[in-house]
Parts: sequence; C-alpha cells; structure tokens
Amino acid sequence: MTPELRHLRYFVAVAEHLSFTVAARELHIAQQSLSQQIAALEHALGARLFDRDTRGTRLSEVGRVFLPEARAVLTRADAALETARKAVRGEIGRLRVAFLVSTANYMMPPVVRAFRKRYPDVELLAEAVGIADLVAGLREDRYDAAFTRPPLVDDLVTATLVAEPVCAVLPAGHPLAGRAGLRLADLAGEPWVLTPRGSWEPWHRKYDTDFRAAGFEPRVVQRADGVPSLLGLVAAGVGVTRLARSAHSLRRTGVVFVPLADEQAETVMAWHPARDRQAVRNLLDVAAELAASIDLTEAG
Amino acid sequence: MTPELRHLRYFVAVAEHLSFTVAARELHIAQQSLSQQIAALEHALGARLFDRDTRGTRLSEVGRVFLPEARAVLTRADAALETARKAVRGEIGRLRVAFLVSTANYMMPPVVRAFRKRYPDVELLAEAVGIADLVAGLREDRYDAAFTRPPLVDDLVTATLVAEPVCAVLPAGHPLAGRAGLRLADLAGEPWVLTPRGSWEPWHRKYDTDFRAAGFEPRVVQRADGVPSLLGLVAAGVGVTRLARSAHSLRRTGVVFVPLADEQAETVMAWHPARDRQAVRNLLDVAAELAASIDLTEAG
DNA sequence: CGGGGGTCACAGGCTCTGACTGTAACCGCT
DNA sequence: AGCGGTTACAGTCAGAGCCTGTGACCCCCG
Repeated sequence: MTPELRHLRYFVAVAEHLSFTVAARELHIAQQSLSQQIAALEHALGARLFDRDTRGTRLSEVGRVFLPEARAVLTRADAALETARKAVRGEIGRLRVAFLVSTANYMMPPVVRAFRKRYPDVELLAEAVGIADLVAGLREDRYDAAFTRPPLVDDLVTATLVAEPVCAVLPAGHPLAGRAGLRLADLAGEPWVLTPRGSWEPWHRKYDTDFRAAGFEPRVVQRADGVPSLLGLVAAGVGVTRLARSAHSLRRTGVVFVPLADEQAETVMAWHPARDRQAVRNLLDVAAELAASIDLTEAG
Repeated sequence: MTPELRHLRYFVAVAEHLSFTVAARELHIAQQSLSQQIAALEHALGARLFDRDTRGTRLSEVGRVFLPEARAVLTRADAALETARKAVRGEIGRLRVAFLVSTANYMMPPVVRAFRKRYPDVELLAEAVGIADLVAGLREDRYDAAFTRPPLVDDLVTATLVAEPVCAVLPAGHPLAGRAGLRLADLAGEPWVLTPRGSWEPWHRKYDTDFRAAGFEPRVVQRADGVPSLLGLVAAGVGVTRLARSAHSLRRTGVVFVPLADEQAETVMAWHPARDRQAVRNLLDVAAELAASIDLTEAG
C-alpha cells in the first residue's frame, strides 16, 4: 500500500487528540476504521507511529518526527487545491487577448488597466492585430478573447460593449463639411476610398447592403488598408469615406467627421464558445462595467 | 470526493505524456480507469484539467496552473515519507541517553562524539545520573538507553561493551601497596569504605557474594556515595575499597590501585526491551565498534 | 474488591470505489 | 475505405474502507 492524503489526515487527527476514539469522532468514522487505517500507514512506513495501550495513546519517536512532515504535506495539498480553485474562478492563469487595430487605440489601455487591477494574478497578453488574424486566432485557440467590430462569423460568440455614431469622413473644406448630419444617400456622387475587399469579407458584405439600401453603388477611386491610410487619403482630397466616430482620434487635421443618421458602429468582445472559461467571463464583465461607466470611444 | 495523492500522480502522468493511453501504460492501469480517475479529480475541482478530443490531449488553462502545484505536493509527500523512513532507520529523531556518573567520565565523551559524527541528524541528549535514577528512567521511558554497570534488573536488557580489571584501592604507603596483584581475601582484615547499601541493592548483593566467596565480611568503617568520595576517604587513610581500574582517572594522588585476581568490572549498555528502537541499536553499534577499536576505560 | 467507564484491537459483514474488459465514436493518414 | 491512433461509455468484479458487535485490558471509585 502507498500512503494517501487520507492516511496523513487520520494520523494528524490522532496525533492531535492522542486518542483514536476522539479523533474518530472528529473524522466522523468509527474508531475501528481509524485504527485500521493507522495500522496500514504504520505498515507502509515500517514502524509504529503511536505507542498505544489500554490506557491511552502517545506519539512514538517516529511519529514525533513524522507529524510535522504530515502536516506540511496536508498544508501544501490544501494550497494546491486552493490555487486550482482560483484558476477555475479565473483569478489566476493566462489570458491572451486580441484587439482589432482600429479599436486598440481607445479600448486597449482602459480595458487592460482595469482588468490588471481587478485580477492582478492573471497574466494578460494583449495584442493589436488585424481582423483576419483576430478571427483565425480565436478559432485556432491562439487568443482567448478579442475586442473587435461586427459582423464576424457564426462560430464565435460576441457581446456588444459600446455603440457609437458612424460618420461620413470628408476632406476639410468639402461642401458638405459644415452640415450637422448627413444621410448616406447624400454621398452618392462622391469619390470613395475604402478598404480592400479581401481584408474581411463580412464587413464588406455589410457595406454592400448599406450602400444598396441608400440607393447607390459607391465609386471607389482608391483602396487602402487601415484607418490611418484612409484618413490620409481623405485629408489629401482623394475622396470620402465612412468610419466610426472614434476614428477621429487618429487624425484631427484635414478631415471632418459628420454623423450619418441611423447608423451605429458597435464594439464587441468575441470569443470561441468551446473555450468559454471563467477568466473570459471576467474580462467581459470588466469591459462591460467599464463601458457602462465611461465613454470608451473617447478614452485612450 | 476529496482528491488523494493518487489523483495527483495520475494527473501529473497524463500531463507529462499528454496522452491517457501512454500515461495509463506507465501507471500500469487501464486507460479507462485513468480517464475515470481524472474525471473524478476534475469534478472535485470543478473544471476540466485537459482539453481532450479524439486526436489527443492538451492541458487546459486550469491544468496548466495546477500542474506545478500537483508536482509540489507529490514532492513534499515523497520527502515526508523519506523523512519517516530515516526516522525508522534511526537516522533522525531524539535519543535520551543516561551515563552512570562513575562511567560518564571515560564513556560519555568518545561515545557521544562518535555517535554525533555518524548520526548528525539525531538529537542526542546525554546526562550523567546516579544508578537508581538511571534504572528508573529506563523503566519510565525517560531514557532510551544507558551506559552503566551490571548487575541491573531482569526487565532491562544489556549488552557488554568493555571489561576491565577490578582493583583494590589502598592509601599510598599501605603495606600491600607495592604488590603487583592481590586476592580479595588479602584484604580481610582491612577497614573498608563502601557506598551506602541503599544506593543500588543488586550491586550490594553482588558485593556480599564476592566477600562471602573470599571468606570474610568486610568491616565497614564508613559509607560514602560516589567514587570521588570513596577515593578521598581512602587517600585520607580511613580505609580501603574496591573499584574498577578506570576509577583511577578520577584521582591520581594518595591512592594506589592494585589489580584483584579473577575479577572483572563490565560496562554495559542497557535499554528497555519494549522500546527497542533502531536508534538504540545504532547507539549500541557505535559504542561496540568504539569499544573494539580503542580502550574506552583509558579514554575521556 | 467488584463494577463502571474508559482505552484500543479483533472479527465478520456490507457497500462502493477503483480497477478490469469489451466496445463505440471519432480523427487523420494512407 | 481501412488502419492506427485517440478518448469515452458500459458492464462487471474484487477488494478497500467502513460499519457493528465484541473482547481484553486498565484505572478509578464506591
């Protein structure tokens, strides 16, 4: 027989009470069972742990040496289980989080800061990545969660954190730049700069639907990847585009943001449903709480 | 269910091989049993430790956190068992040893030194005590072993370590002081100084037998407890006495030691048979080895 | 000095756990 | 499609661990 934690627990109980009867009562087992288990432990060690006779029980020399050892093992085991439970509660471990580059600017700092503060023992790995890599990473278990913009794909779940106005982005001095608001149809005749279709198909399908609903197909004069590039082209007067208002923080000069009626851009947290760990829930909770208390699109 | 060491062993094995099948082979159990036990452990922790599917097994985040914990517990448990085994082998623990005052002078230093060197992790408590306290201490489990002189009592076991000549102790200038050897009968007419009968009955019964065999009853002019006192009285010319030769080391002047034919004084190690621990055997071995290599009666 | 209350050990029986075997479902590679 | 690999499910069984009943023993008290 090889000793188990139960034997150590029993041994410590007997050693503490110096009585099989009392220890058995505390352990909620019969005195005979306790005697049996201690005997098994003694047999495994090759020596008696207690000098016992009809009038009581005393620790033997081996028992005296073994007692602090047994206690140490039990304490270590308890700590191990507690650590495991912390991991289950998502209070310890590692969390790999992707931020869509275009949202990283305002989302990453406050979210990372708040999560680190709330869960200091979780190793948070934050990364700003493109949308394709973000989705692939979630699917391939390279990321545990991601902050991004919908629409994504069916096999990922998302939770909406913030919604903000979508704006027409016009070169400074554009005839429509002074308007307080616009409708997408107002920009039917404009030259457009947009991202390459290949960047993320679901987004472009949504754009198609939006433009169709507005009754026109945009005349695309140039395609460029990334929000800074688009803003640069607009500032250069190449054309107009359409972006979430928070993109304004990336360029303040040469461009004008005019809200588009009835259009909202959402920022969501996304994760793989099969890897729905508590730490992911905790991240969502922190982010949602943050979104409820401050305007994240203005942060960063 | 509360996790046992077995579960941790199983968990570590699976984590090391990242395969239930291979780990089960190593553990000499069926893969199904291993799956069952891991499932039980996971149930106890409230989370999966492995992400497993038809094509393999990977550690989950909780598993990753738990692995070093489980290893630490197992390591600690191994250390505890090893410590216990050391205690069984008498290589660790506490040993309470009594030395009869009249032997302590030459026995204690070499024995304690040799034992400490051989078993540095054993806490050796050495004490020089009178014969009555020594025997009572062995019986009452206040001492684990004692170095003393026979005869003792039936319920203690002894092992002889050294034998040395018994000498007549005469005042310097005594008519018989120049002899190379004596017989006890030669001292029939002398005045005697002896220890009080109450000091240790078995010794005095032996003295009685010896004197009777020599054909006389000693005329005791004074009784004094302890070898130094006896030597002092002899040196003062009060009378003669009879001591083991090693007592000579306690007083060099005013007394003469003349060997008595056919008489030997033994030094023995004594212990209680019911408390025959390995550490006691080790002490005996060390002492016997020492006695075989050097003349202990000349040491100290 | 005998009885009551305390100790732990022994004996026999029950239950459930941890093991086994056999099988299924699934994946990836050939 | 079949083969070699994975883990999971189902049914069975021996034994470990627990129980109850009992005995031997010691100490204290009336």
